Amino acid sequence: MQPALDMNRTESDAPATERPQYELIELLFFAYRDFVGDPDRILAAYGFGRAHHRVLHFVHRNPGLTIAALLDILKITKQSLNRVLKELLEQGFVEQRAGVNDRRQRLLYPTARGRALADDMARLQTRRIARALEEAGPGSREAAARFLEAMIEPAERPSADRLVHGGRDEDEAQ
Amino acid sequence: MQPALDMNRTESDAPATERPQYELIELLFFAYRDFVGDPDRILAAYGFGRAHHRVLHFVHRNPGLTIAALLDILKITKQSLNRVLKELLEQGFVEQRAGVNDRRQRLLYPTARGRALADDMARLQTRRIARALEEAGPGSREAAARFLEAMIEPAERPSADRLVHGGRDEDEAQ
DNA sequence: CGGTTACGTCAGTCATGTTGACATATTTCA
DNA sequence: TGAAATATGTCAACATGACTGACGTAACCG
Repeated sequence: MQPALDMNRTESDAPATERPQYELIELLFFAYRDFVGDPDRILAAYGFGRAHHRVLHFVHRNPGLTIAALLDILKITKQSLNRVLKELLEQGFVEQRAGVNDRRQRLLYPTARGRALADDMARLQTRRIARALEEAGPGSREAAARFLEAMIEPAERPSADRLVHGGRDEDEAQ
Repeated sequence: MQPALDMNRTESDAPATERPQYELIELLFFAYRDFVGDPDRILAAYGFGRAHHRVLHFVHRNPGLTIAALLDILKITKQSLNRVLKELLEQGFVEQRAGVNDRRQRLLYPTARGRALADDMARLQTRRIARALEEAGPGSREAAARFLEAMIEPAERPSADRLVHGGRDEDEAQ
């Protein structure tokens, strides 16, 4: 059903079968905008930003995470991480303990306060997701997960999967 | 169909119906990170950033857009918009024409150069999406669209829908 | 003991967002 | 017609969260 295909493209060789996916491109933009907008309101009350949220989230989900592992997840520089991490430490949302095998490592753990804040934000985002899944009908959870998983850069999937599916309490709450 | 639920809790006693959706929360984070990472490489060559991409994208998809409409889509201030828009105008990626009915308005149109750049970036993102849909199997496009649509803040859906589904060439390329 | 590793930190820069105030052209309405 | 409202542009100051580059310190490892 595709006639003449596009000429002057610079990127290798897109066949005409790849009509622009404007719908999904834009839906991703709007959905993500509102998805991250939820926690912003809570964060503002603490003088925190999205960077703090991301750090706290992954520390919460992976207690004992090292600095190096966190840098690899967030794909930012240690200087960037350090600024927000320092604030989370000073204000008692995260704490460090020396590594057991390797005492150079600073293992990161959420405090009770940190867990409470992380839970609050996860709850907000969970509400939005739960409403969306209900609205999108049965099977939408698995379908959405399959699609999003496949959107991740293949080289990054092993480490992403380890985090996403290898977290604690995979099938029991607390 | 919900049994008695949440009264006044702020934390730590979510009903079992709302177990944290960590999987989708994290998949959204990783998928979006890589999704917006694609155009970054192209943009860097022009000295542009993601802000330029967003402006160019929506102007490309909605030629004749006004400043006010663009501000409403992006949800940023006119000062923020102006900085990147000025660069896109100066470097000939976008052009302005006075409104026909209302000559105060500056209608925004992509130039040939602007269309080429927007197409390049859309093509990259389309590739990632197309691969993901293939991998996620039949029906995944519709399922993903339903889910993402439902993730958008309800109050924003009318305007988002108008953009997403009301754009030009809804079923013919060029 | 010397080299490497894990992490911290100082200093400067850039991109992108914000608020507030004010200017200019045009339209609308009493 | 003249005053108010609207659409846009712009100046200035500031916050956040990225970046690079350089250097310091403690701990591990061979």
